[in-house]
Amino acid sequence: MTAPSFPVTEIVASRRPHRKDAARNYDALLAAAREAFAEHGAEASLEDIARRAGVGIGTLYRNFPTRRHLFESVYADEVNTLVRVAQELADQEPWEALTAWLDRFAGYMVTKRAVREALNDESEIFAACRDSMYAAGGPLFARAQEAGEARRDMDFVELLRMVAGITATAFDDDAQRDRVLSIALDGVRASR
Amino acid sequence: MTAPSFPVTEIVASRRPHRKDAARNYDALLAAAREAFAEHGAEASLEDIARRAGVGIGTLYRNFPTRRHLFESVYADEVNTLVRVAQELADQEPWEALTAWLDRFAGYMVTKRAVREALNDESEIFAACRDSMYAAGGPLFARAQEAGEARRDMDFVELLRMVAGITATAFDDDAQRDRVLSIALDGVRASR
DNA sequence: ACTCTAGCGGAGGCAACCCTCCGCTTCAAC
DNA sequence: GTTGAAGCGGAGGGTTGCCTCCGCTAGAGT
Repeated sequence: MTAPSFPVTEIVASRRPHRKDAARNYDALLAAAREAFAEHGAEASLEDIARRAGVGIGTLYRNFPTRRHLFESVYADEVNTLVRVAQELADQEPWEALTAWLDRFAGYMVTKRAVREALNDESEIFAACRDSMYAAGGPLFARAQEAGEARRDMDFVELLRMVAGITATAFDDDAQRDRVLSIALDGVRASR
Repeated sequence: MTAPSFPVTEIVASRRPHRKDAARNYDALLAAAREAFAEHGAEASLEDIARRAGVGIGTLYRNFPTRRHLFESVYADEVNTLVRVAQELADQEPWEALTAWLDRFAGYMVTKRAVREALNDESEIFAACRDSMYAAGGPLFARAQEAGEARRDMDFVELLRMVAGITATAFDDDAQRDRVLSIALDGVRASR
């Protein structure tokens, strides 16, 4: 397997400040935001996020001038991780690599509830994230298709939307969610 | 008592008033609410709903004392329709009947975005709706399983959640949504 | 240690929404 | 037609969230 070392272009939606206390606050805000977005979707209250992070509302606005900036930062973080994971999976078997990546996609996208909207959003950062994600996962899917493992009458965008939709749904537990996801993925396998 | 028609127990979440003007307002509110819930999810603004219906906010509250009453009424309406549809499909082929019903489920549930939560809600009306829906669609699924068309290692609740999840996602158009849905349903087919 | 500036918190003005309450309107029964 | 009650609309008080602004704090460079 040729390990394709194409450059990892990190997407950055806002700059982490230099000063120590400021950097700490920045991180706390991102973590709090991730949590809040996961819980309440993209409409989560900004004041609540500041409260969770233990900082004033002013600090939130200084780091992230708009709700969109904040959300994009959380989202970009997760996309960057997924890009990295895709590279690590490059030497696995085609179908296993694809499902493993989709699993990470499903599990890591903490902003679940909001991702569905983000997948269709038109802003610059979101577009960059989308491209980045397609560039990362798309080849895994193409490889599975070429190996005759995945059906050809489906494109990668559709696959991601399918997984995102199922993942965003409430299940009794993770095991149930995984079972349903794997059933749906059975439909993605090429029929021989 | 002639055999064929078993009783359709209609679920009623709130009473339609007798007076003519009042009944008109009631209907307008339900229609506006269906629209607003479809657009903004279960958190849609009640004042906006009253505005859309062209009635005062007071009228909304008189008919539906709480947000939940209103949402339940819209939801119950749709469930009742799905129950009726299931009965009409009773004489189709097993797999076709099942997919046709799921299609209606996917398409008719205008409250899409909110259904996922409703499927897990514990309130009395929601529980009744859930039971009603399982009673309607469950047999279709069981029949498909017995005919060897649907896999047996899945239950009806999981199937509904899968469909609801995919349906709630944003797609480019209905055709794309249907394609993805049918791919996922391929995974539900029994492997021979 | 000193300074000076980046960074901080939160008060406060504004808007949206929730829900109640009550004086006015309109239906329908007689 | 009359009339009583059911129904109506929306003002208004409370709450929550958005975002700005500014006097204070504390880190970083010297």
